[in-house]
Amino acid sequence: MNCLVVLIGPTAVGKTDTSLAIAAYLGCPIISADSRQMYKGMEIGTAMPTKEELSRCRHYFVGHLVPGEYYSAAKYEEDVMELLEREFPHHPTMLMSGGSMMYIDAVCNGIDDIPTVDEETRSMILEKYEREGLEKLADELRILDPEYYHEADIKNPKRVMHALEICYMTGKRYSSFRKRQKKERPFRIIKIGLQREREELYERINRRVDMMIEQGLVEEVRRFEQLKHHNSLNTVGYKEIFKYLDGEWTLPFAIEKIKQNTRIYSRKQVTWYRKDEEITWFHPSDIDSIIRHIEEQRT
RNA sequence: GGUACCUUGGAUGAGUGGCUUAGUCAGCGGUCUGCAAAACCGUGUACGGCGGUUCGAAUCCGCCAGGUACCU
Repeated sequence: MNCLVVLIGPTAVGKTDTSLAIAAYLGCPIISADSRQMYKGMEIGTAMPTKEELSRCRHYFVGHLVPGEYYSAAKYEEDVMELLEREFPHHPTMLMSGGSMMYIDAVCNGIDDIPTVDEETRSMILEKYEREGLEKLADELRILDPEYYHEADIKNPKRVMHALEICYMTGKRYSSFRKRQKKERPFRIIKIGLQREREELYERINRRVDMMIEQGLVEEVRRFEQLKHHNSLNTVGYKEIFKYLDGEWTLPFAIEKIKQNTRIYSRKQVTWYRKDEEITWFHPSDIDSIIRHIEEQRT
C-alpha cells in the first residue's frame, strides 16, 4: 500500500533538516505543507529552505504562489491529492512536511466540498461587516442558517462572514455543505511529530529571528509594502516589520514582537497537535528512531 | 537639607472611602472545514511597609522606605 509520511511540529523545531534526512532515505520528493512558504519572495521571513536545501531533493509547494494570490486548505487538498496520484507510481512512500495545521488536516482527513467564494460576495460581506458590525451579521446568520448559528463561534468575524458568504452565494444553508465527514484515503498515513522542550524551542526561535534580521528581513519586507493588506502578508515577521517601516515601532521592539509572536504561534501549533492521537512523537535529533518507525509502519 | 509629586497583579494602566471584578498586553489553557503564521474564546483578586481615623481604606491622616522633579 502506498504511504504518506507526514512530518509535523511547531515552527523552528527542525522540520526542514529532518525532512531532508527522511527524503534522502526514502528517495522521494518533499511536499511542503506550509501556507506561507508557498509565496515567492518570502524566503527569509518564512524560514524557507535555502537554495542548497531545495536542490537536494524535489520540493513541491514552495514559492509557487505570488504574494497576495488566493489559496486555501481546500485547494491544497486538491493539489496534493492530484500530485500524490502522479507520484505514487514512482515513489510508493511520499513525504509531507510542514506546520500549517489545517492544510495537513485537509490532506489527512479531507475537507468538505464547499464552493469557493467569489470576489463580489466576499467584498460585499466584508463591507456589510464593516458597516453593520458583527452582531448584525450574526443575527442574519441565525435566520439564514440556525443550525450553524448554534454551533458556530459567533464572536469570530471570520467564521460568521464565511458562513454568510456561502449562504448568500449559493442560496443554501452553510451547514448543508458542512458534512464534516472524514474522507478515507487510498494510502496509509504515518504521522510523525517533532518536539523539543519548550525552553529549547524558544531559544531556537529567538536565534532564528536574529538570524532573519541579519539576513535582511527588513529589506525583504520592504519589497511587499504595497501588498501588506493581503492576508499572506499578515504573517509573523512581516506584520511587525511593517509597523517598524511605518515608524510606529522601533526596530528592536519589532524584533522582540516577532520573537514573541513566533512563540505564540508555536504554542498554538502544539495545542492543535496535542489532541491528535495518531501522531508518534520524536526528538528531531533521533533520526534513527524516526526511520525505524517509518519502516515498521509502512509495509 | 527643603518643597512638591509619585509608589496598584509579570508589564502597562484606570480607579480618590463601601457598588466584594477595571481594561490592555504578556503568560498559561483552549477552539478550529477555505486567505489559518489568520481569527476567536477562557483564565489573573494586585494595591510599597508599619501604624492610625472609620462600621468600612488601594482610596483619608502620620511615620518609614524607594523613586521623580525643582529649590538651597
